[in-house]
Amino acid sequence: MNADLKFVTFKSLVSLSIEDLCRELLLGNRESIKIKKERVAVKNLVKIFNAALTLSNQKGFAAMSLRDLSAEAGLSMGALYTYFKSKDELLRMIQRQGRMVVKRVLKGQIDGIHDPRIQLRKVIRAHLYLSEVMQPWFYFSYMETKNLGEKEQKKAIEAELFTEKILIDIMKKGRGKSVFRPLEMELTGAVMKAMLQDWYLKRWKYARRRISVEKYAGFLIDFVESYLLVR
Amino acid sequence: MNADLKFVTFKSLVSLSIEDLCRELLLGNRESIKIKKERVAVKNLVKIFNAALTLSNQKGFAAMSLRDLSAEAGLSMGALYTYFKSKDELLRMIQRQGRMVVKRVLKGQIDGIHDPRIQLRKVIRAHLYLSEVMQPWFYFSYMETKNLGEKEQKKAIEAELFTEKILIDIMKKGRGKSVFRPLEMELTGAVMKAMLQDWYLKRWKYARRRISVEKYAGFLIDFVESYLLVR
DNA sequence: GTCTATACCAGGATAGAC
DNA sequence: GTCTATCCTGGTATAGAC
Repeated sequence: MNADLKFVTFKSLVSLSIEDLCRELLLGNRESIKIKKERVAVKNLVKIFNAALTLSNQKGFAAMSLRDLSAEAGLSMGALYTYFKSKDELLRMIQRQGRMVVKRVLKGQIDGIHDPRIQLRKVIRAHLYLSEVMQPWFYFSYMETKNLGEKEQKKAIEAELFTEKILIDIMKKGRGKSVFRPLEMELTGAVMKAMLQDWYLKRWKYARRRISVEKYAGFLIDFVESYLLVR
Repeated sequence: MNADLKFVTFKSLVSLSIEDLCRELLLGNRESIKIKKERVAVKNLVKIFNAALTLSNQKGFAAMSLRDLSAEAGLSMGALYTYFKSKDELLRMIQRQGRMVVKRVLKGQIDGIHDPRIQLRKVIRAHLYLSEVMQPWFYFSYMETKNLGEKEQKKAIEAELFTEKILIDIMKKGRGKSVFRPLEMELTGAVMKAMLQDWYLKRWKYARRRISVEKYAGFLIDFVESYLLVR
């Protein structure tokens, strides 16, 4: 069996600098972003993105004024409005872009693996490592879902269920091969998701206790395997 | 061993109607609430309380205007301000009052029980049932913590750690009696808390899947015991 | 105790100069 | 492309009539 994937390895493999992310965002929103030069646009989008996540995660998106944002990002109010046409649109942009990346990375991690036990471990590690790299986005996404419109809220719910479905499919396969015990797959998937989310929702707690992602990942795998595996 | 505590039984035992809760709140805030007649005050506090939780849980406390609140509660703006002296104070009142109730009930549930395995089951059930009865408050409390001032935020964190401490103490005792395996108690406490919280944070999910509190409680107990118990 | 009317300001959004 | 100046809505909060 392979050695466990290290966090640093994962990080270098997926290469999702916030700059890449913003370039992608720019290409996907060419209509609503008025800036022509890619270099300029990406540079400022990075600033806006980071500032928005920082401020929102401190006091909530609704409580963040665009004047705050303009100060934190180092751009004038006027400049901000060349990158999005309303505060709500900014929210949607951030949410959408992140969801795409997450979906892509998670899928990529389990493709081509067939042993359900290894798959499960891979997914847990991938989810945790990814949420470590993109912690501000994950936290933001979780907390600000209810500020989205109805349509976008549905997308967010789908994204949550998508991760759960990956977990459940693995369990089904493992059940078929008799690697896993007969079990409540829906409930198991749900609580696994909850524990994965806790990593980015309660950062203060794990930081205070000096628990690393790798440690948490190892623990979580033990924890769920002690329930899942045939004894 | 006793039969498992039923949700309806729990509900009738703890008797925490929203009215009781508001009366308690009134007595604890006699300075800032200007209304003299208890009956009137309690009646209106209930309306304000419910309206605030409903609206906040839909779109966030910051996004809820006091005009919205006044409409939903059926009181004028002026009337509202006889019950609290700023929007922030309303937030603090709601948070504080709930925390007191939660602490009291959880403590009451494990007093006088000595078998750690039974204690653990009791606490899990009590936490889930309590968060079922007071779901709007629990959700609100979780989501709006970051809108509190520094001092109140600390209190909220203490409250989270208080629940965890109960869990960890039970594990320690169980470890001493060799009922439980040697294990990572801090991490185990943390993820148990996460799974307990998921019940009120993802209500839509469990409602959609028609999973009752009792079912969830039973599952959770199995799940954690399969990790904790000596085989 | 409760309401209406109003003060006052902060917020989102834009026009037009540079 | 970016900034400053400004518009105007809608927010919190209160004064004073009933």
